[in-house]
Amino acid sequence: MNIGEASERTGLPSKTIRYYEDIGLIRPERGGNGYRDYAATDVHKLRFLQRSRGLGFSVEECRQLLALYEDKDRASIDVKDIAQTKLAEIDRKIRELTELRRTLEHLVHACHGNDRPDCPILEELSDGG
Amino acid sequence: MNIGEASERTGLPSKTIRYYEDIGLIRPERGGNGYRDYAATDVHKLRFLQRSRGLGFSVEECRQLLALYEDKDRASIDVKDIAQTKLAEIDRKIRELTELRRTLEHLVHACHGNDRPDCPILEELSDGG
DNA sequence: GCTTGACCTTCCAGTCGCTGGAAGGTGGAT
DNA sequence: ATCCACCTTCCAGCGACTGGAAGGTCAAGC
Repeated sequence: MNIGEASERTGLPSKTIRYYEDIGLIRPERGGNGYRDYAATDVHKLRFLQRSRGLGFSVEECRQLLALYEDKDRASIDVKDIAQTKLAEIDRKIRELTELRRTLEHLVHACHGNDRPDCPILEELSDGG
Repeated sequence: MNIGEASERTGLPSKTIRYYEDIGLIRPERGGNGYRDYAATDVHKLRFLQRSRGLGFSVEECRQLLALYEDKDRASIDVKDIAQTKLAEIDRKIRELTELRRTLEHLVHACHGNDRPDCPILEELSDGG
């Protein structure tokens, strides 16, 4: 499929998709006309990138994550190590988001209009994580 | 406290802290010597920024989130709307991270070495979210 | 009092990860 | 043949830092 369809299917702008190719994250085929031709696996990778970037992983970290299923024979211990590290990071992010959520909810429901600027939520907010 | 201590306490490089002042996210006092002087609330805000940036919120989004507890009389409906929107975003991020986690775990434990490149996890990965 | 060294200041340039726009080629419909 | 939406490359700019130069401040030690 052309880049436009890949863009629609992944939610990534065409510009970004070309950029990801520039920096070697994906390698779509080329048609006789020079157009990029995206396979289903490319779309999978792009969706993966779209998500993990949006969750605060750097491009280099995403490259490592992608390597986890690019590593065809999956022999390397490194790969497992990376995955383990990433799992821990993900768990931390989930915890942080959960706290952030709790804080926001507090701000909206409980802390309405009077107990600032020394609101206890500020403490809670900065102590957690 | 000086910027160095603020940096230590928040985990943000001094450079970044100065940058956040440049773009108006915080306004520390200045001592007679011209040094920035950070109060406890500044540190709270910086920690908040450190976390929310790491979780994939843009600086502008962080500015909105900060506004939630800067809004002294907390009267505005806008503020609640923003909070509601951010809560939904946070929930989405948590869901995505949870899926990402599941995928990675699968990759490590179940999918070891043989069923690629058409591994079912790729499907799972790109369908979710 | 003077020096040393760690800290602070501003300013300017560079990097990363896109993003917009120009200039031009391709492809299907009319 | 013309239209228009799509594709191509290339280059410039922006958001969010990050590094480095050039210089001021301050507490400690001689």
